[in-house]
Amino acid sequence: MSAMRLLVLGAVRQHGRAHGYMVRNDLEFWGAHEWSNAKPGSIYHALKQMAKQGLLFAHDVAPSTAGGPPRTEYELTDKGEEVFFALLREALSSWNPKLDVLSAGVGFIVDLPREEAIALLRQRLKGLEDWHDAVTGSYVPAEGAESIGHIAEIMELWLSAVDSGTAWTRALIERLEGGAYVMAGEGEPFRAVLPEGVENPYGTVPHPGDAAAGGPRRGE
Amino acid sequence: MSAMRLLVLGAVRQHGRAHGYMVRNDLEFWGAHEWSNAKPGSIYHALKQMAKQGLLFAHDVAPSTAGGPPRTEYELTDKGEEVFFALLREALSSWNPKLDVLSAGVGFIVDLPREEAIALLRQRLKGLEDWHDAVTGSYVPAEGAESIGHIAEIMELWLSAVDSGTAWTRALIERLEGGAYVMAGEGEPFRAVLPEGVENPYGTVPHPGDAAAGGPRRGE
DNA sequence: GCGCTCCTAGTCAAACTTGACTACTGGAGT
DNA sequence: ACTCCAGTAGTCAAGTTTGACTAGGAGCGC
Repeated sequence: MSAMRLLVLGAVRQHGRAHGYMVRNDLEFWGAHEWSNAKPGSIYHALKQMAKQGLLFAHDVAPSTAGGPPRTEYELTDKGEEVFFALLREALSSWNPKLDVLSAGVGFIVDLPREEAIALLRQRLKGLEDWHDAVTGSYVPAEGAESIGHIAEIMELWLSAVDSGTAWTRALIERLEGGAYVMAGEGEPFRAVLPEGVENPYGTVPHPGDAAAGGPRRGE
Repeated sequence: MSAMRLLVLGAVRQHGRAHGYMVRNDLEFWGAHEWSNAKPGSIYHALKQMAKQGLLFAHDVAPSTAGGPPRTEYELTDKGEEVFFALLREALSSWNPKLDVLSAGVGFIVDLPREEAIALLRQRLKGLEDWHDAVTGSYVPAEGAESIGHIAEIMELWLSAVDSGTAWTRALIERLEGGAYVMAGEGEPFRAVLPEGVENPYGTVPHPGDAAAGGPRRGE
């Protein structure tokens, strides 16, 4: 699963009805363009594709009020709602260390009831621990560690990533158990959307090394 | 950058001359099909694409000795060699937390002289630390942490991933400084390829949760 | 009142990725 | 002798991602 569908479905869902540019702005507000492949082309493609598949209903709308080409507004269908929750549950419970998917899941975690969110994270925890044990218990080949040489460093890397994921997951479970955040069914939901007229704090966060040699090449 | 080009160039380079199926087997031996998108389609596509771009030279070869369709053998050109090292250096020095790219870089780290490998990892370390400082120093918006609510958990997630990456990088630098592994120019290089007739230990590692609900869906 | 730049909103071709499929061989079983 | 299976080697269509491009309106300096 790529994170795109979850991100786009969730963003449209927050507004009830939204056009592509709005989705794009929301995702940028969350910093999603930093940690996922949420670029214009991908967003518009996902919208069209999901409309074709019946997850979104497309309203053809008159030319925008603020310049630019006419825009299309989208709304989740029942099927879209279903798929959104299926993707969300998988993003949170899977022990797959793909951070973009997990991040997207966290972004919408408050759309689930508290108990369910905690249960999904526990499932994730279990998967991470099992994976860790399986790898530490079997990754040294019969011929001895020398037979894989520096390839063992790759295993170390993934083990450390999994351990860090485990710690983070435990901490989040604790915070949720401690009553943090307003979850589904607990009153006025928190909507992480950019209020009108306020500047996006994440659009302007400095990114050290961005243009430097050896810096990250996001989107490559 | 996706990891594919680096992986494929490196795999072909290890053999001097290799056909697609051999590359595919090598990558599977390293477990690359687990932590990257090294699937048959992608591998053959990368080979053809890089041949078209002059990074690889394609020898059209007679039907294989062991059944199956005729195969094409590839060999790095000078330009391919150049690109390989450029990709390798970037994979190791970039602080971009994409683990597949980094893993690929580690897989070929012994193709660099020891001093250079250490220098690249130090560069990576610097990037990770700068990013960490920039984010902790500026991610709380002016309106207070409540204004972003649970979105802050995403930042926590990335910070913890970066911290874990920092620790792993430090440890690897230390091991290299301590003389671990045979690096370029230090004698008989270690070639991580599957010897004839030996069974692949990684092809058969058990993957807990693979088919279970909430398990990872590799390749999605 | 003209050119300039920024913002809005989106399109497009080229490249990449995915999963399923083809086709051929050698050997095991019967 | 015949069928079935595993291994070899690769192709292909459909879907996704990328980065560059289009195009209209608003505000602003001069």
